[in-house]
Amino acid sequence: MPNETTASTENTSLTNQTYQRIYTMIIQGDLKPGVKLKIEELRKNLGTGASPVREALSLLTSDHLVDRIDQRGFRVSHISADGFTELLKTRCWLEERALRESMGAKDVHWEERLVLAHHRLKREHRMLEDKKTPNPVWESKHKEFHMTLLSVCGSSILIKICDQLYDQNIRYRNAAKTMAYPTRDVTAEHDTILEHVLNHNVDKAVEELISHYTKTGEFLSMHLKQLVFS
Amino acid sequence: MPNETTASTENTSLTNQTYQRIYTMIIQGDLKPGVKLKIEELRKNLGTGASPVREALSLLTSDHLVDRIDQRGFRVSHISADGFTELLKTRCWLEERALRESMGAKDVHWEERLVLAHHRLKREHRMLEDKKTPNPVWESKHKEFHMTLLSVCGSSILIKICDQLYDQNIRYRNAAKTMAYPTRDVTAEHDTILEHVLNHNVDKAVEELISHYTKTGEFLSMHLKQLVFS
DNA sequence: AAAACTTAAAATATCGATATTTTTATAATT
DNA sequence: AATTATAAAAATATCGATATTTTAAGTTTT
Repeated sequence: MPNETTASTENTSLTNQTYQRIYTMIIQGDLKPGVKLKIEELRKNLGTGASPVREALSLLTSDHLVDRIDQRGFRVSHISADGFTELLKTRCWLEERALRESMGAKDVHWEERLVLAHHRLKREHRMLEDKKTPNPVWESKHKEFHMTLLSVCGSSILIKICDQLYDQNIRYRNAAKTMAYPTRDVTAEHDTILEHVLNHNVDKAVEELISHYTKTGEFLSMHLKQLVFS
Repeated sequence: MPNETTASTENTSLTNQTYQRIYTMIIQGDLKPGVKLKIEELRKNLGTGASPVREALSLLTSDHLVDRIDQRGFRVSHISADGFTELLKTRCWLEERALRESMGAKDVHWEERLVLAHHRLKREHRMLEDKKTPNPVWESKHKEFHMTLLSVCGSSILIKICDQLYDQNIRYRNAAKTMAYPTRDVTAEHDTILEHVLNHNVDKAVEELISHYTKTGEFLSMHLKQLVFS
């Protein structure tokens, strides 16, 4: 989570806890897109006062997960097939640049971190034992790997943006309720990306990264278009 | 302002009014970087309760103008020479992409809007009669022109990001207290950019845009490095 | 003298109650 | 039947008071 301050839910302000809980609820799709976020309701469900709830919602605005309409309250921000296309496109643009810059920096320590992140990702299984629910640990290692790719681009601003957009993407994945990319061999794609990066083959690396995203994207897009958006 | 909802300060919630007022105060440098934003103090100065103030500050977090530290309140986010360099670099990366995409769209109506925006900018003087204070109308037309350049890039996400980064840049300009770019002929630079765009000369247009930003940037950087940051 | 407690003051975070505004439902008018 | 007006209900926004946490200052201990 972009605004993360502490690891667990201990010892932080109610506002923070509330922020985290609503954040997860939205990302995981427990709170459906477009749904009205009534203060009174949330307040009761989460067992706090109105102030922490309002403030948490205001903060969630930064992550583009919540829309605030003046004097008309908050709602879970909408998603749409078009919105997804735009998100994907934008991510490709930005991550391409970030990757190019990262690779331009040619940092040995970075390469090692990358190998490590890749190794850790590879060790995890995408799905849990039941073969139905996605493995949250894999999710986090996957993000870690991709963010490491961008980590030495030289702009913390850009990194933060990519982080946010990544999370928005997860939201779409969960919304499509499809256990993302079942057929393709995602692992092989990660291998290839890493290989190109370690070989300092910038164009190839970028090409592979983009194609990695685009493939998943097209697959998701298909599923999304079949859904009714509110 | 990215979060702008209504034109003037009428008829909007106190939270909104408070948001706008603090926004301007930070951008204009009335509230210095790093300064602690004490709720009680602001509350008194702005003549409202604590809730609107807190909520406004939470919202300002999105714009990266305010930092929130859990249980330790809010402060005006820091600026630094390095921060500026990073901001400038990031803006160049993102605006380059946006401009390329915009030009790729080859939209006649867009070209007309561009000509208009350019004309309106040209009509304004950069400084007020006193030749000392920057003309706010020029500022707004300048932003308008630059944002129009990016407006048909096909990603409202990217546009919004550039908008935010633009405003952060203004903050630096005001902080440097220097009547930005005094010697150079900025007007000519705008002319050249427009010309290249209308001629569908993508690379030249991008080159000129980047150089336009970089020149201003280097100038500002010099002034910034002489300032003491808190 | 530096580090570790202790305590008072300051500031943040939160609550519960109230004022405002928007929404919804119903009735009146063209 | 569609628009406009009206009133009640619901929800948002805001306030003032209070609980909690952090900061600062002074005091003791090593």
